[in-house]
Amino acid sequence: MEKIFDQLNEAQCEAVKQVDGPILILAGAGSGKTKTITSRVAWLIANGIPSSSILTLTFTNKAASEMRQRALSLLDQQIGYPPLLCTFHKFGLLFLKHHMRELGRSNNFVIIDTDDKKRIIRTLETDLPVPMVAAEISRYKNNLISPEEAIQGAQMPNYKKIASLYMRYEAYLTQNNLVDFDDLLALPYKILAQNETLCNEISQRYRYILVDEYQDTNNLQFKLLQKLASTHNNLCVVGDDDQSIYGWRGANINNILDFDKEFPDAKVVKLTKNYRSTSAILKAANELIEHNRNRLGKELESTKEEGKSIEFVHFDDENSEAREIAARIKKLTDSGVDPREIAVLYRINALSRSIEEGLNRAGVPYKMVGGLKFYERAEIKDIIAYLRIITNPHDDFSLKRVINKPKRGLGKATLDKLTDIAYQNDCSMYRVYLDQRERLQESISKKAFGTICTFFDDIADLRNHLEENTYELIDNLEERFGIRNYYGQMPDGQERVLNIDEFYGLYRDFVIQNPEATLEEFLNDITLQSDQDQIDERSISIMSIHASKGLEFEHLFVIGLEEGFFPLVGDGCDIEEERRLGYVAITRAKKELLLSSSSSRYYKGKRAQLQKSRFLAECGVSKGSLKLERTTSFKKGSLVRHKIFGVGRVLEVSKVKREYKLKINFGGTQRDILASFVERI
DNA sequence: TAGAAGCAGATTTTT
DNA sequence: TCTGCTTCTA
Repeated sequence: MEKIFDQLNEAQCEAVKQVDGPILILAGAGSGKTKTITSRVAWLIANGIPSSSILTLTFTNKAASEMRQRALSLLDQQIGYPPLLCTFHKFGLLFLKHHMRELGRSNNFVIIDTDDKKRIIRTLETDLPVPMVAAEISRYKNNLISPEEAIQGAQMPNYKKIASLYMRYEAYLTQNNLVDFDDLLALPYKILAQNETLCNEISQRYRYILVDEYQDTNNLQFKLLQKLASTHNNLCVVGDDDQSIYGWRGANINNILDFDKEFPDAKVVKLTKNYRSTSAILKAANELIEHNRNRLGKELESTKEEGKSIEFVHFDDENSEAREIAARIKKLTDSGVDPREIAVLYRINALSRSIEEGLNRAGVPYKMVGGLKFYERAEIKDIIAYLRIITNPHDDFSLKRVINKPKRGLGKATLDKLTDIAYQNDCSMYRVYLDQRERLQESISKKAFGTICTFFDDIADLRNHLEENTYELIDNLEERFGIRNYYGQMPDGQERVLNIDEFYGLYRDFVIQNPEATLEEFLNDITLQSDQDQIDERSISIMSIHASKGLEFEHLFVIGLEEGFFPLVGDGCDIEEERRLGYVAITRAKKELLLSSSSSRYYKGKRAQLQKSRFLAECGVSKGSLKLERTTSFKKGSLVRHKIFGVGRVLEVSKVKREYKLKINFGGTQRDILASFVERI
C-alpha cells in the first residue's frame, strides 16, 4: 500500500492520510490535484473502508471518468464494487430515481436541458428576455426560493412578472413530469430536508465524501453537501479559490473561502508545488493574482527551470494579430511540435473568428473546443424528442417539437387548437387524441386530423414494439418518419446526416452494452452528457479560457488582452473574477506563453478602439518585452505572387466582408483576387 | 401553411 | 456583422 505514497510529495501525503473530519485541500494549478484525490480514494479503500461508503463528486463527466480510471489503477486487488464517483447532477438523478415519490411524483421523469427550458419559458409568452427569465428562475432554485416565496418577495414590476413566470414554469414541469438541471440538485435537497430519517440513512451510507473543484459549488450544492455529511462531517473538499471562474453562473466563492468557518475543526492543506509550468510563467501568474484581495492567499512554487520569458506582442488590428499568431503556430508545427501541445485562448467566443481565418489562410488545421455541442444540435434534439414521445406520448413538450418535422402540414393553427383543447381539459395532447377525438375532429381540418391520427398511431406502434425490438427501433423510426432524409436535403445536410448516424450508432452501442436498460434510461443519460470526449485529432486547439480549465499546453497563445475584452468591464462584471480568469489562462502554459493585444477590433458590427489590458502591467509583462507593430501587408504598388497567375502588382486594395480584395495587374491583365490567395514578395 | 423579410440583441456556460 | 425569432404575404 505504501506505493500510493511513493508518488506523492509531503503536502499531498498529508492530504491523503487525514481521513476523518472536514478537510480543505487547496490545490493550486498544476499541483497534482487529481493524483491527490484518487490516491485518497485508494487509501480509504486500502484502510478497510467499504468502497460503497465513499462518494466522490465532480462537475464534469470527463473529470469523473478520469478519476475513476486513475483510482482503480491504484488499487491492487480487484474490488467487488467500485466507489460511486460521478457528477453532482448524476448523483441527483440517481437519488431522485429512488426517492422521487417522497414528493408525490413518479420516477419516470424526463430531464430537460437549458435549451428546452428556454423553449418552455417562451411558450409562456412573456415580453421579458427569455434568457434573463431562465437565469432568474435558476437563481431562485439555487437559493431554494419557492415560486410562492418569489411572488411574495417581488417588489419591482419585472420581478413580479418573473416570479409568476417561475410559478407557471414549475407547474408546467410538474404537469409534464419534467426535471431541469437545477431540480436535479434542488429536489434531492428538498427531500432530504423534509425527511430526517431518510437524510440520516443516506448520510450514513456515504460516510466519506470527496468534492472536486469545490470553488465552483453554488449555494445549493453547499447545502446538499451539508445534508449528506450531517451525521459524520467526513467531508473532503478540493479546490482553488484563485480558479473560481463561474461566479456569474451562481458559483459562490465564499464556499471555499469560508470552509473553515462552516466547519470549525477543518484541516487545511495547501498544495503549492507546481509541476506544470516554467518559473517564468508561474512568476507572471503569481504576480497577477496578487492583485486580488478576496482570496485565501497562496503562492505557486516552481519545480521547473526559469524557461523562456513571456512574450507580449501588440498589433494594429485583429487581422494582423491572427496572421502573426498563425504564422508562429505554423512555424512550431513545421519544426515538429505536436499540434496537441498548442492552443489559442480568448475571453469571448467572438474573438475566435479572426483567429480561425488566420489559421485557415495559413493552412493550419485546428479544432474548436466547446462550440456547438453534439447533443445541442437541432437534428439530434429532434431525434431525442421522437424517442421521448415513444417512451412517453404525453410529453407535450417533445411532441410540439417534432409534430411537424418533417413538414407534414400541421401548422400553427392546428397546433393551437390542439393545445387549447388540452388546456381546457387539463390533460396532455395525446390524451385529447385518445379521449376527445370527435371534438378534435370538429375543430381542425379533415386533412390535419388525418395527419395527426397517422402520427399518433405510428408513435403508438413503435411504442408497442419497443420491448421486442430495442435494436431495430432506429430503423423503424427512420422508416416511419424519415428524419435523415429530411435533414439531408438541407444546405448543410451532409454534416447533419453524419451527426444523425453518429447518434444512431451511440444508441446501438448503448443497447448492446446495456441490454437490460430502458430507452428512458438512455435518454436521461445523454441529457447529462455534455461533450463527447474530443476525438484525438492531431490538430491545435482554440477555445475560450473557461473551456480550457483543467487542460495544459506547451505552447500557449492568449489573445485579446484589452480593456473591455479582457477584462470585460461593465455591470455584472467582477474584476477579481476576470483576474482569476487571467490566472487560469496563464497557468495553462507549460513552456512558452505569448500574450497579445490589438489597438482595434471589429465587434458587434463596429470597429472599437482599445486600450491595453491592465492585466499586462499587473503580471509584469507589458514593459520590456518585444513590441511588434504590423500593418496590413498589401498596399497599392506591392508586388505579389499568385500560384497560377504568377507575379503581379497591386493596383487597388478594398475590403469584402472580412477579407481584403486586391485588384492586381498580371502582365497587363487585371484580376480581382482575394488577399489570401497571393503572397507578398 | 410556409417561405421571405424585418428586427432586436449579441460574455463566459462544467450539468 | 450575424443570428434567430417574429411578422408579413402569397
